[in-house]
Amino acid sequence: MDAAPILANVRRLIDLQPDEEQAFLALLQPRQARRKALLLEAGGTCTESLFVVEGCLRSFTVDADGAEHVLSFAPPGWWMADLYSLVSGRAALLNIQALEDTQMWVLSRPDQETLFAQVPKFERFFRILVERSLVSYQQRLLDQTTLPAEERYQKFCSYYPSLVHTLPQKQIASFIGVTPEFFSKMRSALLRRD
Amino acid sequence: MDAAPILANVRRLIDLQPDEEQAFLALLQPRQARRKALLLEAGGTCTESLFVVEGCLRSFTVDADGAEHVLSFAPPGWWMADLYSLVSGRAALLNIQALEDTQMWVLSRPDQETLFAQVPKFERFFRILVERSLVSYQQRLLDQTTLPAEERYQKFCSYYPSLVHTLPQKQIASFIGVTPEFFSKMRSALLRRD
DNA sequence: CGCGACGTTGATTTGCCTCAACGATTGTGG
DNA sequence: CCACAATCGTTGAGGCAAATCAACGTCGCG
Repeated sequence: MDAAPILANVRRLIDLQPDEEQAFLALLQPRQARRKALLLEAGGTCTESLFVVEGCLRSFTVDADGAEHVLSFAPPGWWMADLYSLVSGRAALLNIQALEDTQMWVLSRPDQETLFAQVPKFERFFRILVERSLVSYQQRLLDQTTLPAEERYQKFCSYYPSLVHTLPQKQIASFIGVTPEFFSKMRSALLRRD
Repeated sequence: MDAAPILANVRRLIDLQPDEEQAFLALLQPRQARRKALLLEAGGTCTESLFVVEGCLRSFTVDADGAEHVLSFAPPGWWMADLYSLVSGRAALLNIQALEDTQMWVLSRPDQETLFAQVPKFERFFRILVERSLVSYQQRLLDQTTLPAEERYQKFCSYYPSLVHTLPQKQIASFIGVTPEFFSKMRSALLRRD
């Protein structure tokens, strides 16, 4: 499988010497999942981080009524894991599922620790990665109480332009925090207005 | 000012040798702020991280209508910054304000970089700190769309037991994402029920 | 073909907001 | 030390954004 996307992803934040690059690649495992395959089930343990090369993943919870709530999407170039379970070793709160046939690189937690020991720069890489992710979740939390659904949808469109037309509307509705019915009405009202 | 709380905070995640401890402490500046003092204003630049020793801080945004929305509180033992501005150098989205007379340790961004160079372990420390923070924001985002206000309030009570009775209800209402009026009604309905 | 997932539309309900009025407490300047 | 303003919490009436429930059309697929 193609290692270029994940190397490009890492190089955006840290410089890599050829030997460091080799050490990194040696710890990665390729994986593919078919559409709808469940890669992590809530209640299980998350032991690895996934980097999407092609396809798309989603993470979501299932509430007491059995309803699903999407937390995040991972199109190509994005990382995904249940961070809570990954760092604590406790039962995962999230499910992770492939929305399309998906190709990934997998970095297991033990291999990640090995990587930190061999190439300490990666501590920095993941710190910055998590920092950026934190900033975006803070903003989403504020948006959730500050903005009406329509503006959250527009933000989604500008943030994930590639997903707007490829994902089922149901998934997008759940991501921005509304029901599929309301999402449909909101969208047709939007189209009618321009 | 007392360095014990911040050393204890760091030691929960990494081991420190005496010389590393000294290098760390040498980079910290003490600061105090009076109740209501603004430590960071949206639009300005956040250039430092704050560690609260005594008192309490809050971060919040002001929306187009002039309404405030609390993102987070920092009671003793917590860190606070506008991470977006801190890491990007761009205009801050958040305001940071003292809710009481507050004593803090301040670590400026340049000093933090110095610290990373002198004691690389601190990359690890802040990575773990940010990881934990990220996990809690992910959960809050899900809670915001999954749980009714009443359950979000109960979660708040168990998460910040020390703040429940010391903070103005207005601030707590804003944190969980409801108006003060609704919060008041919700709370009296809760009390009436047990 | 027939079934299941998806999207649409309408009628009704509800959780929470807005606006307004009113005590109680705090704090501040004269 | 008092008077007054400001802030805070409470309560009520009415309104709105979004949820719920239900019915229906469409598509892709076994």
